[in-house]
Amino acid sequence: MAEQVETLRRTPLSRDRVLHAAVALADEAGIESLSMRKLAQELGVVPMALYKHVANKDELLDGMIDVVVGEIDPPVSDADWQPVVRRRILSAREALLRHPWAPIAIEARNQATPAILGYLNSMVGILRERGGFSTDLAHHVMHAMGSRMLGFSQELFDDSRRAGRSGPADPEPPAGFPPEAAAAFPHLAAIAGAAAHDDASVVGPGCDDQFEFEFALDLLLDGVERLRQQGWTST
Amino acid sequence: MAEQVETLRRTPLSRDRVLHAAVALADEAGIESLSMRKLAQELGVVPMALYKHVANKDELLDGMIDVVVGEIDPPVSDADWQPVVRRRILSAREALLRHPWAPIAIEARNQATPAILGYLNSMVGILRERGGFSTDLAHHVMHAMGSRMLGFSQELFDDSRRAGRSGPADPEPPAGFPPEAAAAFPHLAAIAGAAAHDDASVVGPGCDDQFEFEFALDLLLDGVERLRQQGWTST
DNA sequence: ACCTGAACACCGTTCAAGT
DNA sequence: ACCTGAACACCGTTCAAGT
Repeated sequence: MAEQVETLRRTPLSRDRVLHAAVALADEAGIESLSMRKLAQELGVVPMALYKHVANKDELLDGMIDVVVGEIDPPVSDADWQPVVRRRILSAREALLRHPWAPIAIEARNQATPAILGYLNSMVGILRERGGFSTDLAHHVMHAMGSRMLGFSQELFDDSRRAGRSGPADPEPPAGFPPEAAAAFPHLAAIAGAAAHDDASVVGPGCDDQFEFEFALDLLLDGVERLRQQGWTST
Repeated sequence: MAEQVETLRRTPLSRDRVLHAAVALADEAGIESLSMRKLAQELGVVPMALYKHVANKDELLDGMIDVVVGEIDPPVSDADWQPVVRRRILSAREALLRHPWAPIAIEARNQATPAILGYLNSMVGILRERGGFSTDLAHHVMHAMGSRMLGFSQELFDDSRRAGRSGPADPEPPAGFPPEAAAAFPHLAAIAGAAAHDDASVVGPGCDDQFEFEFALDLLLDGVERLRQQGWTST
């Protein structure tokens, strides 16, 4: 009877429930504190129960990545390739911003999950069909865009990723560019000061991340469009 | 007496020796199998002895990163900013290729080490002094180049990082683009086939990484030069 | 004062014993 | 057949006991 209460109290485990609980845990506690044991505890389950739904921790991470990739909007329809690619990449960026652990997880996993392959495949399709790119140019463009295709902002240092959004990550104030560092790195101090925003550090919070992302994205997209128009080929 | 032999047999520990041993261990065994305990064993020392030279594992990683950054050549002298930046970034890339774990380590650390700040500072200096960039443009360019400034190839998937260069990483052949995946991802299969090289996968070994890196780098540098010439400003 | 063994609080995962 | 507790082989780091 107590058994029956138990089974009724929580919906039964499923791969989906495991994956989404893991994503939620990583979102709020940071990826470095996601462990099989803590995840199991979160789900009110014994650690080994997870292994019925994921083969191991790496497969759990793959599944989590696919959950995030699944949040990217499908391409909008438009005559030109450029706005389609642009908007989809910005949608990918939004998904990644919701899950700050995802970029390092994806890069560290270093394995194409089916969801990522599907996303990239669809992006190549847009280049080819909407933009008339040669396979040759499309290939190099995919390399050149790299992980930016997935919305990575590629910032070298980014506090947003350090811990959960709600967690007490930094007791210290964001700090900006400390005076003693300004003396040692005058050029960095200068461009930090040039930023339109107050406590901007070189790369990181304080700068308008969205502006910087779109600046870099458009620099690439415009360069690519120029190559496309002049019929660039590597051979 | 046996004591004396012991002390003579190995040079005494130092921060430098610890750091270089850690880099060597990560190079050949992969960063994921670098542990304080294994590193100590490698140095013929009890684990706790390491803590005399590094505060903890994070500080060890910072030190390792600085070793790698220290391998980047100083800037060459040239009239134009573009070849100076280009050559230095390619030198950074060479350093990172020698230490495949470094990119993820740097991104995961998410903390600017002094060596990295110094490198970035010097790159801004080149833009400002050799190229006459405004602080405003230099700032956005640093964001746009992002980790590519440090020679990251930013490939989404890259076998070279998976394990040590000499280690028995992949018993399986590199595989290229498997037939069943080709059916599911036709566009990826198409561009893989378009690559001038045999078993090219979308992104990864088989492609000419050096070509792809320089293609992307020049796309960015040319775009930046165009902005510079037209006196671009964000305000 | 310095060094270090044992211990602590964790991991991911195996495996055999329970139902 | 399924589930799961205990165990194994690891971690990074603290701490107290040794010299």
